[in-house]
Parts: sequence; C-alpha cells; structure tokens
Amino acid sequence: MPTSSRFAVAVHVLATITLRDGAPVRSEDLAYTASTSAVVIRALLSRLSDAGLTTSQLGSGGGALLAKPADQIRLLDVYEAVEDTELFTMHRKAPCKDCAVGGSILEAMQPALDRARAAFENELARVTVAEIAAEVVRIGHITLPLTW
Amino acid sequence: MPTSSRFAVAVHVLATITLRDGAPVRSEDLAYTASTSAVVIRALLSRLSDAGLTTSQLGSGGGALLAKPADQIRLLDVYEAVEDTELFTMHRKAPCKDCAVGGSILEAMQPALDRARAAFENELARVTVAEIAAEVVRIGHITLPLTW
DNA sequence: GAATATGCAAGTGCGATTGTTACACACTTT
DNA sequence: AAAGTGTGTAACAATCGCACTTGCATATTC
Repeated sequence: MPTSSRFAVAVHVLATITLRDGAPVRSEDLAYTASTSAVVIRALLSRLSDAGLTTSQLGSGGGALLAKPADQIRLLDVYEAVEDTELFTMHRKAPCKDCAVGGSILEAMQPALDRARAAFENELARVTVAEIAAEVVRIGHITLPLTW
Repeated sequence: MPTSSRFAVAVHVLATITLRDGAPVRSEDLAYTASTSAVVIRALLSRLSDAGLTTSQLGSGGGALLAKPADQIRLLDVYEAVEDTELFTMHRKAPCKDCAVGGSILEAMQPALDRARAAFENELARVTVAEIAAEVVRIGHITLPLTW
C-alpha cells in the first residue's frame, strides 16, 4: 500500500509555520526540516491552500502563511485536505453479485466501518494545530520566536 | 492509511465460512465469491490461520474452517491479522533532528494519533463476524443453510 | 493409488507516492 | 524598469506494496 506520509508532513509544516508567528516560510526551508524536497512541499501546500488552511506569498521574503489562526485548524481538516484514500479499501473487483454473501457483504459491513471511521475522525477533530505546536515547544524546550 | 483490500476480503471470507456452518469451504470457492484468485485467498487464510482465527483441512472435501465461534471473532482481530501498515504513516525519511520543530514533531503528534487509533480500534472491537454474517442474511434474504 | 486441496515460491503488471529536473509566472526590492 | 526571489506546475524516473498468474511439492481423503 503505497501509503502516503502527507498527513504527517502537513502537520509538521503547519506547526512550523505556526511557530514562525506571521513570518512567511519558504518551501525550501520547510522541505529541509521535513527531510523532503521543495516540490513535494509545494504540492502539499497547494492542497492545504485549496482547503483554505494556508496562503502563499510570492517574491522575495515570501513563503507560506496560515490562512486562519492555528487554534482553528483541526487535525481532521488537515487530514481531509491532503489524504486521498479511504480509510477502508474494499474489494479491488466488486464481489460476485450472484453469490449469497457476495451480493450483500458490502452493505452488511458498511455501518460498522462507518462507525469506526466516525470515531477516528472525531478524535482528529478534537486536536488543533495550535495544540501540536504548543507540544513541540514544550517537548523541545524551544525559545520563541523560532530562528530555524 | 491502508490501501490493501485484505481486510474487506477477509471479512467476506469469514462471513462466508460462518454461514456454511461447519462445512469446509475451498479457497477456490471463496475466490469466486470475492472476485479474486485462490492464491490470494490462501495467502489471506494463512494470515488468519496464524492469528488463530481459521484452520484448514486438506484433501478431498477439505477447505477452510473457523478456529473459534464467529461471535468470538471481532473485526479488530481480523484487521490486525491481515493488515500490515500502520494507520498513520510518518515521514519517509526522519525529520531533521537539529531543527526546532523537526526534533520533536513526532513525539508531539503521537498522543493525538494514538487516541485516534484507539477510538478506531475500539469500534472495530465492538463488532463480530457473527454480527456481519447475520446482517448478510438479513439484507440478502438468504435461506440457510447456504448452498453457494 | 488416484483425485483433491492446501502451501508456497517466482515472476509480471499495475497504481500511488516520492523525488528530480525544468521552466513559466508573479511579486518584491533596488 | 531590471534583477532577484519564490511559487506553481508539468514531465519523467525510481520505488514500493498489492494483486494476479503459473507451477509444483505436500498432505489428506476416497
């Protein structure tokens, strides 16, 4: 399963921008801290921007900024902005519809899977980027404002 | 996020075996209802067997059987038996440890991600294969015992 | 002994993710 | 205005896991 690391990197990026407190952060710098490339970061920022979480500032001294306060960005918002695949992947080819079980297994599973997904999303909705950023400060003994 | 369809197919397989009520089911027949190949099913059954959920019977008239009652097999057991990847995929390359955020972002996110995962697993633990099989019967208007 | 069914290994095809390179475009500064 | 800076995007290669197929050894039932 090519599983994507986009969610983790996106939270990393948003926490970094948050701690810069208003100063734009270049995709190149974000790429450095996240151990990836600037192109990947820009693709990520493109999704975050589409979701209304960030904005970008062109030209010298430019970079990425938050489009709204960090305490109003939930991890669920980030997750939905950057993650493409469903939590559960069903049969690659639809099950045999003429079979007793195959004909209704998907419908039979759905409520249970929906509840699991809802519980999952509910927890992600409880945490904001601001809280993650605060945790970073607490754990890392960082002195603000951030220099690097 | 998992992109394998193993979990869905495994639940399908277990529900089918459940409704056969004691009669072994050949991997070839399971492959047919799940629209896949017998080799894929056998690989799946190998994992389920390792987890103590199924057993296999060789020879003519053989096939897969449940290793314990269907109402004692939780969807969480199935999920853990067949799914390899973590719910959240972290950075492909570890983030820059010398950076203010990179040095502690993983640790900072972990509690929130753990809560989401726990909520997810908790819901999957509430549902059993027996309940899914009962839903299949209810939705599909099936007359037991299962002929196909 | 013959037929049946599982278990497993090797090789192919496919799709998503990530990384790389290249270039056009917009904005800021001098 | 011109130069420098940074974003946005496209095209391509590399990698990885999943799923499919083929082939065969092994164990069990009839």
